[in-house]
Amino acid sequence: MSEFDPLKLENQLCFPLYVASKEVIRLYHPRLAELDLTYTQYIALMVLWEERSISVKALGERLYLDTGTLTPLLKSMEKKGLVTRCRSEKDERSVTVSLTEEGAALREKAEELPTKIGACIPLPPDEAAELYRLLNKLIGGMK
Amino acid sequence: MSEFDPLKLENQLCFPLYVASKEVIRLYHPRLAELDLTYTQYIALMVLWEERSISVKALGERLYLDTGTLTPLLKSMEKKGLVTRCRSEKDERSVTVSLTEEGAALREKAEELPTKIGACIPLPPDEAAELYRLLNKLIGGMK
DNA sequence: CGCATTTATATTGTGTACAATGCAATTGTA
DNA sequence: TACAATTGCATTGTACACAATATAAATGCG
Repeated sequence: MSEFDPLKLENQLCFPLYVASKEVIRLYHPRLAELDLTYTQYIALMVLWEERSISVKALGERLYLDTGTLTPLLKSMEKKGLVTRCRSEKDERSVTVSLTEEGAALREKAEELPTKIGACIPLPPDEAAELYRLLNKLIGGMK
Repeated sequence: MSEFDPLKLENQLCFPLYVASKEVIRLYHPRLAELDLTYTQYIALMVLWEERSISVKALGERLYLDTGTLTPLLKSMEKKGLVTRCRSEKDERSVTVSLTEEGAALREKAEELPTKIGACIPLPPDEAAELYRLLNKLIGGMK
């Protein structure tokens, strides 16, 4: 009776991936809004909190985003005083993005965020870890 | 030495979810372009291939998309001749989206797509199934 | 050195995404 | 039946996301 139909929404991996990603990001939205941040700005800041300073190219590789997304994003973050952008002296083609005091200070306010989000994720630690492992295997293998 | 830092990109579930979703959708892109479809149009069509006809509201619930996304999407699909949109007679507020002949015919061309994409997913069937299960548990539990 | 190629970023155009708002149709209720 | 509240869709505004293209700087090579 019920033959497997690969064209059903429910039978494709892409759709739950797409929905889960959007829904989890939606969880972040209200809390990030309190910090006047968007999700994309938040993940860019996470890299900068680690690196302090990074080229646009390296940031794009880290975040899987291209310059069409990053350039306006970083300009708006610069306007808010979170980062500075300046041409590298060594290579004039390259732009280095650096964290400002204000951008660095935001880290403390964001500190509690992962815990609060984690509490909304309806998966026990072992399943969350397994999900994490599978996603990274997926990402790593597609390149 | 290496204390667990919840604010590292690598330590948050949201990021691999976000990346995996985008990367998998990127796989679809060239093949969907051959059919003159975007990814969002494709998932809308998948619902319509099943239902033939559905209200905007129900479609939005099925796809986790709101009217701000669906209205322009459906209008452009209407312009391409894939669907029709008309006010319900029972409830004038409601708009019913229906598949045209042309929209229905596209199904055959899309038939091979899931298989081709599946071949690019670097997960064995059991792990893909487990990923699928975890994603749906995540989605179902967040509501 | 001279110049084709590559590299890093910026710009433009198209297509989502969704919050907020508006509005007309419908429903619930006194 | 009035009429307040709700519902379903459309519109507006903001922010991605990325392909395609442009441009200037750097590199490689005969």
